[in-house]
Amino acid sequence: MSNGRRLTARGRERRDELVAYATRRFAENGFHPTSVSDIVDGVGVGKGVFYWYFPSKDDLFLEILRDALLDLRRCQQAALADAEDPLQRIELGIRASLAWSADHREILKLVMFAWSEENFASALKKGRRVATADTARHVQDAIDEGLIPAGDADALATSIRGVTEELSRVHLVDGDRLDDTVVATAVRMCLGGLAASGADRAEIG
Amino acid sequence: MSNGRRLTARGRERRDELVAYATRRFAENGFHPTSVSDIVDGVGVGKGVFYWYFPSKDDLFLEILRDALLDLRRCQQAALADAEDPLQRIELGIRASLAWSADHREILKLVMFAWSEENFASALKKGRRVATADTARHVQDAIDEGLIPAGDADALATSIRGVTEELSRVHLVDGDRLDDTVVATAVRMCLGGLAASGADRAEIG
DNA sequence: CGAGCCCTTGACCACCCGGTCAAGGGTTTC
DNA sequence: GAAACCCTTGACCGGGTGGTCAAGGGCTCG
Repeated sequence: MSNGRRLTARGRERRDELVAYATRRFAENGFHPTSVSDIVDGVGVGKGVFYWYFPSKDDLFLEILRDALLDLRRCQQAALADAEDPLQRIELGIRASLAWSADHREILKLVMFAWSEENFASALKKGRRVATADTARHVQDAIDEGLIPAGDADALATSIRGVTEELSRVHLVDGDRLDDTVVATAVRMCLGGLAASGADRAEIG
Repeated sequence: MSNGRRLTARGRERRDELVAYATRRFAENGFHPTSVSDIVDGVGVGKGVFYWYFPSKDDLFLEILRDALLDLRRCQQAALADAEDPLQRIELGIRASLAWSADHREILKLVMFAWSEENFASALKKGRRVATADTARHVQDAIDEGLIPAGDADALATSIRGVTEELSRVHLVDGDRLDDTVVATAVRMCLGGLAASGADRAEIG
């Protein structure tokens, strides 16, 4: 149980070491194919060490997941703290998300996996609700200030996440760079989509 | 080995039954937590039946995945066959994707999982390259015809898929409906994003 | 110095997994 | 009718799984 236990400096180091190695292996190999024995062998310790720091393999995974979502959110909020214009905040949020993903590419795969099993997916859903609400607030602000046409702020926020995450996935999962073109495309799609009214497509048909 | 084997009508039925049941269980429970025994027990047959029709559990999963990607593509192409305007084709493709996802919600989870393990992910990547190319061609057409500003057609196509998939995920995985508002939002974001030039955000800052 | 706690070890456990296979029932075919 | 093939059964296998635990090392205090 990692809950109430007091850790020495050495203990904290060992724990971090396990988290880091497990994260890497989970991302490379998948969660289930990576056994607890793989992890402790990789770190070079006995199996009991794992269960000294974590109640179970599932709990470790949940911890990795929750910490990641938390850290991403912190980065986003820090990035847009100074901007006052809602659309500028959205753009800064997008850029922060992409930068964070580039620095934590392993996490992308873990998140994909987490969707596929209920006990992990529920943690994700909670995180997503929060993230969507964050963005949706700025979208609604932009609507209220007359900067963009009205619309479903939640669905718009979800779309924005869809763009940033899919671009991250495609360009980062295989080790590619996330170059400026891609970032510019993300911004173009999101801000352009927000700026459009649903009626625009009447022009097309 | 399902390869060269000749199946009677009864055989084909049994095989389909296994595929259908396995798909459902994989989506509900996850791939690894669903054992071959679970599947054959659920269908009410002996274990040997499974290995009569499929060489392995992994192969079954790959088959489900590939068939799904193929079917989705067929639906998309059928949907946009009549339209000539590139942007109209894109819109029809988006609507077809959303409709297909609504009719195959289990697949969404399987795809998420598939990303997390290399042997499955590689099948996905191949499918995605094709899907991206399909969309990117219409995007490029629209650029060439002067309907939208220039840009990275591949990244734009990827963004479109990001929007449609994320909206599908959020609104379908938990059994919600995919109502018209959401579809309209998807179309607004995608066509609006395409219509925007990257320079638009200069207005904002 | 010794008490007490943090940390580590690795053999061990019960369980279940994917996959095999010899045997036999049903259908089809000639 | 019988040969040939499709399909089904379920006991069985080797091996790996997540998790436990008694035992002990070593650091940190009083």
